[in-house]
Amino acid sequence: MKKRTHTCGGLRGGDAGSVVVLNGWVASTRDHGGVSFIDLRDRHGITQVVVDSAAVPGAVGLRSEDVVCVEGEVRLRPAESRNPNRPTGDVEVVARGVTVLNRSKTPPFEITDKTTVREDLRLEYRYLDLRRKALSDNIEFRHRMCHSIRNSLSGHGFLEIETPLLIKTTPEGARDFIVPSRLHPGEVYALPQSPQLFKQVLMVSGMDRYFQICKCLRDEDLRADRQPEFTQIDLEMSFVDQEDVFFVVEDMLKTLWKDLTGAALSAPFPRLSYDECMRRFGNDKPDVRFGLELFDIGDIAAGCGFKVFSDVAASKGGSVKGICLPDGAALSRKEIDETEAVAKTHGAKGLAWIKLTPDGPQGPVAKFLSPNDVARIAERAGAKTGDLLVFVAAPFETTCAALAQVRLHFGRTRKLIDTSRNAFLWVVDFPMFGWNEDDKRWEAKHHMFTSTKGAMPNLGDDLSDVKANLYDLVLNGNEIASGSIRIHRPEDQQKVFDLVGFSRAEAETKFGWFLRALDYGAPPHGGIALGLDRLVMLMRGAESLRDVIAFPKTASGTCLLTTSPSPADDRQWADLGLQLRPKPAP
RNA sequence: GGGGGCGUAGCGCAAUUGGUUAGCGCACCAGACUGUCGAUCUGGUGGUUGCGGGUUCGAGUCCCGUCGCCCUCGCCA
Repeated sequence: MKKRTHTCGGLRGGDAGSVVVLNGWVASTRDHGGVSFIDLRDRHGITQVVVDSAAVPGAVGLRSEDVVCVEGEVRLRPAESRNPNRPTGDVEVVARGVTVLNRSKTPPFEITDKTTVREDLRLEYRYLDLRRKALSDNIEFRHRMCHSIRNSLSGHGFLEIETPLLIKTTPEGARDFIVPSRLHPGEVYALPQSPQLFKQVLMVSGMDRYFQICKCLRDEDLRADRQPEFTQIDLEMSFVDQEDVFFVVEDMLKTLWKDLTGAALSAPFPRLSYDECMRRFGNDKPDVRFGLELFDIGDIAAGCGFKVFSDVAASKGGSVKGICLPDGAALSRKEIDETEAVAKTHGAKGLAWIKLTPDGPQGPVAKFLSPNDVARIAERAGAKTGDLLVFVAAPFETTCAALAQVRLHFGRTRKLIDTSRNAFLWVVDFPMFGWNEDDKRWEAKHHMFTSTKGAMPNLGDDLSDVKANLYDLVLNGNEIASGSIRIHRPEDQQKVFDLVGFSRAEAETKFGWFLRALDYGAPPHGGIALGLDRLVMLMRGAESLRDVIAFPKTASGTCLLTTSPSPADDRQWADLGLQLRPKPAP
């Protein structure tokens, strides 16, 4: 094999006259009898090779995806046959010799930029799919992101430190992937949901600033934006407060955008409290590239003649909120029904609506409301004639969730979103605790190692107003990072365990090793983790995580390339001291 | 665990109310052609309609079950 002197994307007009060697895959052939053309492809591009069929017999019978070596002279193409759609379109390589390095079977699908092939087939033949430029460009982009991130964090004094994959299983949070131990039958390792405790221990070790681009694994159901194994940019810093973490992340992202897109991000990013997010947008990861903010009409609803509103307004925890869609009175009944379906999917029993027409308010709800109530609602909504008002009356969380989705639905379908913007937003002052209705107890909303703002509450207190030093970074309505300032004093950590009903005995069994570390001079510390896959997806405008991961899993957690998971054989079970339970009878 | 969508040739799709031998484009095979670049032209091969069962004189089409893929709710500290 002659080694390549250039890639298939590298030759330009200035190379005319030089003799080169190219190695690559046959993308296509066009045989004209006496002369034929070969498009030779590698990751870098496509270069046209011209073959005089009589003089260069090696090129006869080449088929798509054959791997070949071409030696020849670079020549400027005749002016009328240049291809302006390709960077290499001004030149061609006149073949002197063509060697087949390896033949290819006819591939199950064509390797083209615009693919319409079923995704499961592409996943089964992922190595062929990855030859497509759209996909290989994503993978290259991801590499350059990691490079930029490493440079940036290294410049801020961070050390990249690996943490173990086989770790101790942790209670709460996502379901752990479990790895049975052969040397200790009946005992298991867990795969990390994140390196959380290890990075905190690294702070106790005095490592000062740690980061890692690491795999995290969670045994939960998948989505287009959720894989069972995913990658985080994980970092932790000592002797810092929230602002120090924000500064590092903002600077890292500014560098990232500059390196990869050339765009200048403006920082610091805006900050919004969790409470304000919920009030104005209905969720804690708002897309702030458009308006349509929620308004509250609980007071008006309480005294109105519409029982659905007044009953909810009078109930404990009930909330009546609305959104005003400018010029929405023109919406068809079908469009409104589709909007209601969105609200129902997210828990609302229905979607009340009023069209403000020149002939007065219209809609099934309008007749239950007095003209005065409608006027007060319209004023609060900032609505004018021609607008559409929609309302949800439900428990606060449901109202927020449903209207947040309705807002997004309107944003997308009415094309209200300025997609040229990068709307970063820090969401701060999250609640520390949430009430778990199933288990009838308080639990940590993020994790139990997050510090609270102000003094620790006492056992038996209402914990719903306790705020945490907990923050998320949101980009265009997507949560891309989450972190906190941690607890560093063992007595505070014990207090949190007590508050969430985590017994001393259990705390000792599960976290004793970590609590002991806090006993030996743990510095104040905090950190954050960014979802790398989601960040790549957003920066590339990809629709699925699968388009930015080389070897992704399907929605049911399988790998179609390798056909995993697959049954373990008897010997493997025996080594582990395990046996399968019989399937329960149907 | 729930809801929705899809599954027909290697790939992408079509097939009227349940009715003739399941078609079309690309790919593939053979041939022609010295300037193509989604080459073109001529001819050709290729089907367990995901799988199993049922209804029917007759099923790609209707019914039941099952498998796979995609989206989604729950879930994901």
